[in-house]
Amino acid sequence: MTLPDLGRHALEVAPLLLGARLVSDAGGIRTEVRLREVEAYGGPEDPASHAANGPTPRCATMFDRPGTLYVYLSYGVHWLANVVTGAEGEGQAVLLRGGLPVDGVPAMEERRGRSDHLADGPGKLGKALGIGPQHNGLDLLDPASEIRLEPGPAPASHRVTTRIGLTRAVDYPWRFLASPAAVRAGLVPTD
DNA sequence: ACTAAGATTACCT
DNA sequence: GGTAATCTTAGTA
Repeated sequence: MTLPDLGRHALEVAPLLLGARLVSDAGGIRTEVRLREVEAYGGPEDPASHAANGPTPRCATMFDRPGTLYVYLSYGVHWLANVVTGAEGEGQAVLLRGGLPVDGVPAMEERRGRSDHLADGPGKLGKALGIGPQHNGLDLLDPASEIRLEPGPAPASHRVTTRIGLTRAVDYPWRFLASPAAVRAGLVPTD
């Protein structure tokens, strides 16, 4: 039960991140989800990626080293979290689209202003964990970081679909989704 | 300089 | 099912 090698291509890393734990100490409060929905975004070769036209002020972080947190504002409203993958300079990332709340639920309810649908969407996940622009560029693998990625058991199964909300490269099957039950169950040890 | 579109969500009818 | 909220980017002038 270790994290995948984030230096590999986003498409290869994305499904392996399912079940991993995303931990936040934002505001001095610990909150944690286990990832259950992610999408891979490539570098300049992926027409739907922010990196499609090379580094811009917004997506420059995508070209940083693997394991870096890329945070951006979606639709002028929501802060979305991504894990940079691939070699430094390749501009790939995995969008964290949803998680199963496993710790700090009261804080997540407070931030979300409701007690259901706490982190079942990219904007909701960011808000539940208190992720904002101040976290862009931090190292998700550094135990001292306020936002961290930690190993977790892989889901028993997951589905693969096309990515959500795009108008370009709409046919790429680069979205990976596990049911809450599959995440909870985890991989059955196979001695 | 202006405009349209976008890796979304919540609330309305 | 429709739409407002609201910032960045890319395309057009």
